[in-house]
Amino acid sequence: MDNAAPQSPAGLSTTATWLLNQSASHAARLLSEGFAAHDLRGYHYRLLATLAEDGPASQADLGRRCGIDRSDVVAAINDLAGRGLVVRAPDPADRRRNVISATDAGADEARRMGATLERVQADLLAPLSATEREQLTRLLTRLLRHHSGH
Amino acid sequence: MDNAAPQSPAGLSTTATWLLNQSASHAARLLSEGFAAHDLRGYHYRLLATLAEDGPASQADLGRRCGIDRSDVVAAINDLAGRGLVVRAPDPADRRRNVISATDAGADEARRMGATLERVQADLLAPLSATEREQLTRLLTRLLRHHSGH
DNA sequence: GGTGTTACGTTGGTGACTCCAACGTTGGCG
DNA sequence: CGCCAACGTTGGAGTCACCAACGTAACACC
Repeated sequence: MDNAAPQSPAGLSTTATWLLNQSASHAARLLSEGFAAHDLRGYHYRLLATLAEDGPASQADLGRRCGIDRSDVVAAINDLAGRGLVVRAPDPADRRRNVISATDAGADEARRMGATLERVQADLLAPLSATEREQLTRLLTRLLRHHSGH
Repeated sequence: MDNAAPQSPAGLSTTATWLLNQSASHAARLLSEGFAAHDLRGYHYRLLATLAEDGPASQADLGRRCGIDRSDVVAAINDLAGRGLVVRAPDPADRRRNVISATDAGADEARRMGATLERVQADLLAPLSATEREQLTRLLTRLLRHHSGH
């Protein structure tokens, strides 16, 4: 018959780490599905959005701002550049660096993906009231702030 | 100099999906480091804890309860069985099934890993008060409950 | 009582995300 | 000049999650 509730790992279901993991996993799945329509992934959006909002930056800087490893930035920027969403140019002031800039098409795509993100977000947070959403973001922000200032 | 704050993806830093992802990522990293001392991973703990708390079960049942794919359960149970933490026996009542049971050593390991989990959890939730922790788990539980009964 | 459907365990593979080690190049500093 | 740090790049690893397919076994239905 294969009944039984799908999710309920005994005593785990009350632990914050489990809940965080499951929630994030669910969010990531929704987001991944949403981004798939753009034929891009999470890394691409983070980079594109950062470029569109904060302007051109070096790859190392992008990695730092997006929380992506330098080596992973290379591949993602390769993808984006291959689609003309981004331009890679050597920095005349520092020949070690590449200056990455979003093209107009890149900025457009960033906007479209941003809209997708908001749709997913609304779906994800549907069961929570506005106050609760604010509560959640506040708690998580505190959590992260504490652990990044280690 | 390579200065600049490590984490702050522009407008992303206020989105729930980003915060969830980062928090969970951080939690997973802490947990992974903690479990590494046992030379086991998250899958192993989920299975072992479920077995220790709920008693023997078939692999498919375990997968369902732990949110792990059947095919991934196979490998994890192989690992656990190889260490004598778990026993795999054919179910006489249904020859399709294997009945998985935790050995005494397995139950011990589950307890030890549980202790590790609690340590990590305390570390993770350090910046939050007891009330806030309860708030967080409540919000996340609501979130998950809503999306699993979809 | 045969037939089709379903569940089971297993194998093998894919993809996203995160991280690490190493190399050659370039810039900055003492 | 010599040393060290940062840069981009390559290559690899590991965890988690998911999917497709197979053969076997149980079950439901006619």
